[in-house]
Amino acid sequence: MCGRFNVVSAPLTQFIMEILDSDTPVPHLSTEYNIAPTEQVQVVYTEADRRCLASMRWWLVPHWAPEPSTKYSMFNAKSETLATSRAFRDSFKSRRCIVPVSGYYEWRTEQSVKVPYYVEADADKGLALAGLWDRWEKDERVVYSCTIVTAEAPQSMQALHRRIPVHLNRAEITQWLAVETATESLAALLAPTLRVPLKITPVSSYVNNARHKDSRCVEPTGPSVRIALD
DNA sequence: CCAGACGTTGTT
DNA sequence: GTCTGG
DNA sequence: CCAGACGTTGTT
DNA sequence: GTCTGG
Repeated sequence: MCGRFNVVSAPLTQFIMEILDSDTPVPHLSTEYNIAPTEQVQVVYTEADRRCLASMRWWLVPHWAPEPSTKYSMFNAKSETLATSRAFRDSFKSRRCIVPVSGYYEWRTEQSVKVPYYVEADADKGLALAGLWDRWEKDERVVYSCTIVTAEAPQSMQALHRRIPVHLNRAEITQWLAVETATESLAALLAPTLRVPLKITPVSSYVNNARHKDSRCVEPTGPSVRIALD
């Protein structure tokens, strides 16, 4: 799954520029080493046929929710049920987005101890994670929020975790963000195939505490492993 | 009909 | 055990 | 995702 | 808002 990630300003800003329209102003991004669910995150979405960057709350609040709440686990969305889930299907049809990250963390239980790993792109400045967004409004309050789509891990990543966020390559970003793309044709993007080469590094359990926000979160504790395309 | 859910992962 | 906060 | 709280009354 | 369960 994906419950914690990272934004390192300079390289990620470059990555975001590459996936935004060329005439869109340079976004300002601050470096965040340990972003947790319910925090504000930067999201690329389509508005009036243009790719925009906006700040959204990482925990989807459906437009019909009586109040923003964390009663239900809404920071990830299972790819298998996006089309039928009452909470996600409207967003799946017309409000897909990209959550650009420098890398994300996964925990693996080893001898009953949870060990964090940092996952990043092996040949790029960032990762484009598939997401959904929604807009909630009541009285004077407006909340834009998002969730990250998860899928079964490809064979090459099963050793790390059974489920991972959906990584999109450049062509897939275009498909995912296009409002006119029929959801049926997105099945290939949600399949358990690795289409972005990755580098995985064990890191300090310092990252476990979501209050720890400095670079010690990505301090390696062992050698990296590279994972090639399927 | 009304009331209540609407979600994810992992684990024993 | 389960919910809230980050 | 993980960590940490989970409670009440009255007071400096 | 919309579906499921009773």
